[in-house]
Amino acid sequence: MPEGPSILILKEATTQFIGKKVVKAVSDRNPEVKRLEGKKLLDIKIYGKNYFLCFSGFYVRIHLMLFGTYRVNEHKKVKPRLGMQFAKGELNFYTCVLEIKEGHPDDEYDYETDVLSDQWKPRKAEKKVKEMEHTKVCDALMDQAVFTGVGNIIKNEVLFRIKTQPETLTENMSAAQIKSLVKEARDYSFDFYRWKKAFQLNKNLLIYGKKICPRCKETVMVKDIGRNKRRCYFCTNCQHLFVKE
DNA sequence: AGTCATGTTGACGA
DNA sequence: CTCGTCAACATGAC
Repeated sequence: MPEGPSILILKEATTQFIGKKVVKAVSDRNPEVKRLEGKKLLDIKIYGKNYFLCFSGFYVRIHLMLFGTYRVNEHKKVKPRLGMQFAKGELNFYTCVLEIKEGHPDDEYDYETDVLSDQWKPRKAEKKVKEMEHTKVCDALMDQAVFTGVGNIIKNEVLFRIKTQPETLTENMSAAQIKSLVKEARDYSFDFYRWKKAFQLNKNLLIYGKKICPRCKETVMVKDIGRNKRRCYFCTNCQHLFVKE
């Protein structure tokens, strides 16, 4: 379900509940959600793949991880991780990380690292990438402290767009290459968002999950690479492996 | 039916 | 103590 753009879509689907009072709250696991009952939902914020329900003095952090799902104004048969009833409508989250924290997300999260935020600071990301040592570019892109919201699909597509192989070390990339890496991380995330919203993401994928390179028709390389051994799809013909000479 | 996947954390051992 | 590795979580598409 979730890379940053999918969470933005989730946010848009749920802003209808902002300003509404939670009439009833249930959880299959965390009885603390009772605290929401009778409280007004003040705001909804997102940070990368994190989704926040803001109340007075505290907030709920939801992370869908790999298998998380949600339903707006409908529900599944199973008890939700967080289910909220409003006077009109309901909002349910399943198999997600649920955390209730004191304060406000703005005090804890720096939106300047969120590739989809209007506070995104590309210079900051460039600087962080340049400071990395012994880091493959595939790991750099997945670093949530640098490219908050980027996930495995975006990673693969961005690397295809900038014609760079995932195992390229960031220290072997020029300033111009790092600049385009940062630019595409954001630009592609917005493309992802538009396509996903129009249910056209799959047909717009160029390299992720592909067997043949759409550009040169060579066989796509599939390899589990990097610190987290995440799947990389790339074309050794169209994407360059930058190495120190 | 079995495999795999858009993700992250924490335990464990070297 | 730090680093790297791996299990754990848990659902649905193919």
